Amino acid sequence: MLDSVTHSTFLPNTSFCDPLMSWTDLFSNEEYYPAFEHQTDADSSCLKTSGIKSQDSHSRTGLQSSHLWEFVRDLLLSPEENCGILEWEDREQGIFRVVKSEALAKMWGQRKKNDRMTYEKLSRALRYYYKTGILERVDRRLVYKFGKNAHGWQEDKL
DNA sequence: GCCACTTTTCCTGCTT
DNA sequence: TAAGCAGGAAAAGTGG
Repeated sequence: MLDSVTHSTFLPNTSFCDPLMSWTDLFSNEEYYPAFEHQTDADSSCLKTSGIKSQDSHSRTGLQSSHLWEFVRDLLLSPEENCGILEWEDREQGIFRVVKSEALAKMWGQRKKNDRMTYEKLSRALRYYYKTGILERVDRRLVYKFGKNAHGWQEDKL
């Protein structure tokens, strides 16, 4: 697995030179993301903003191949954009909580252009990370912890 | 085309 | 009862 953090993440000034439709266009297109109509105004604007900013922080590879845990990590590192969908429980230990599970799933579904994404499926994908050490199990509902193989979430290692 | 890897989908059973 | 979690199984998508 390539280290997408090293190569492409946290480069806020990175230009997005791609012939594909921009995220700004993408998220302002109601036909493209009809799921937004079910969001509250606050959540909807948050999701749109997060989508744009999230893309800004990734290279083009992020659009198609960014990993779920990196998406979650980036959301956690941008609290002003996740609108309370995720929040840190213990920043130093990498423990975080999913506050708005449906909104998180919807956001991930938008990233992957999959409007059938649910938190049930998203959480299944997150559980696979236990095997690889990217996430560690926390015996509390909606609470996860970054594992030894996760990187880029620690403040002093950004 | 094959392979490895990641993610999605569906499922059952259990816990909160 | 609903929501969430655990994990098996199979399949799809992607990149090398």
